[in-house]
Amino acid sequence: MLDINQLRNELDLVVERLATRGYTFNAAEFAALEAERKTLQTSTQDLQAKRNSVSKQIGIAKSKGEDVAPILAEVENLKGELGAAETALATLQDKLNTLLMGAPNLPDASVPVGKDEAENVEVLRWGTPRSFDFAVKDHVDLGAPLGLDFETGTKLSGSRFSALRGPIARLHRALAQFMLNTHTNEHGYEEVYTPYLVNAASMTGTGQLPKFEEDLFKVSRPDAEPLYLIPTAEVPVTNFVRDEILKAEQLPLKFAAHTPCFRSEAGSYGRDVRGMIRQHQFDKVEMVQIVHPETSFAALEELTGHAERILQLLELPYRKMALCTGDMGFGSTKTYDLEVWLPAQNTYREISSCSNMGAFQARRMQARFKNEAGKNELVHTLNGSGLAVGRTLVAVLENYQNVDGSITVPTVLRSYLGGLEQLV
RNA sequence: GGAGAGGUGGCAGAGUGGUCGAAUGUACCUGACUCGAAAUCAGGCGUAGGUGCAAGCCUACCGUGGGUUCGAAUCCCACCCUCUCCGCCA
Repeated sequence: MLDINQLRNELDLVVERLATRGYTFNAAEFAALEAERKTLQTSTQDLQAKRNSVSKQIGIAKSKGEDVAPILAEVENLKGELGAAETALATLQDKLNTLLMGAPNLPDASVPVGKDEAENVEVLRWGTPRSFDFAVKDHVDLGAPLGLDFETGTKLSGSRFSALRGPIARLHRALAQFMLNTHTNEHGYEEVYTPYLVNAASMTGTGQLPKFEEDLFKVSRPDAEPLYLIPTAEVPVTNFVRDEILKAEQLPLKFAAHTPCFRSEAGSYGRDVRGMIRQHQFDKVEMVQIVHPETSFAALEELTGHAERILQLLELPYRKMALCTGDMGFGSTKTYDLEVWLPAQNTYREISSCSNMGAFQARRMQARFKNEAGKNELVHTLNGSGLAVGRTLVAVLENYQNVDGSITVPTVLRSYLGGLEQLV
């Protein structure tokens, strides 16, 4: 959520910067609602003050045994008038809130301006794509004999689901464990385990609701509020600090979690239909940082580096992209995507996305800390994949394939697989 | 699934229709006393919003949302959550 004070004071600037993301903020509506709010709020509060003082008088009069009928007659109209004012004000504030909740975050000044992914800026390339002296297979063909089973996934659940068996299942588990171990042992993250179903308040806190409900799997319950399957561990982990006031010395908080992620993929019909690039369910190791506002951009560099480290240790070639204003996610001030080399697609594909959300989520969540002046101040939140496990599995299969269809196990994973050097 | 209890300030805990934004204790901050500390004493100490140059004034907030009333922490309804006992269960 944007800072309403900034909207009041620097409306033109906000509008201009949101426009670089391709978002048209309805400034005229906002200004009109704000003006109306001001007068309506003042008049409502005047009426409330009047009611309070008259009611107080009635109480005093009654306690003295005086007749209160004249005073009651005096306030006869007040009740209806006040009720109408309060209703009107609530309606107005709902509208303002809707406007605010629907607006994306302001991009940082360092973010390249552009309208879509074509204008993202490559920051660096790491590693050299291997040259093959045989015809490369894609992960679907490579995985099939090793236990990558789309037919069963489809039978059990439908399209965009897969089942893993034997060596592939084991490699998948090894990848997740390797990532989580690296972040907790070497990068200073606290391992967390979280619910995979969360309430609407949590989804609203991180920004999935109210605007992106169609992207989520919703679980309705007859006698309780609905729950939502998490689309990323960012949701439960970031919400750890919802409605909390942290001590300054607790910051930064660094959490890492391995969870499944569930996405409806509404609107992506026909995209990546083959293979496990785009699934309704996939595993991901996620990093989340809760930091002091002054350090959030440094933290973004650090966190992105942690994700890069996984790719480097796995010796997978990748490139780092600075997303342009038009391609960034809803709540982000700045995002780096890491794209891994996929030989079969002869291209780089997203495997991690690392974002500094600034105060955007913290404001929705009311996640604060006591600052140096003793004031409650919003924290900044960051998150990044470190990494998407399913896509890493794809990358390992394709990059480490041999002419006979076997897969060489990356060195760092061997200890997780009982020393195994090849998947056959 | 059945039965019951309960959600009040950082924490504990009073308050069951009227000068209650809320007693009291505790924690915390400031000052006094002290060589210093402890103890003691005095004062301060919630959040959000409106308005004002400012001092200040005003409004809202006692789990959440509705309702009754001139007036609600207090009464009514719904929901959320926590705890206890029984049953079932990985």
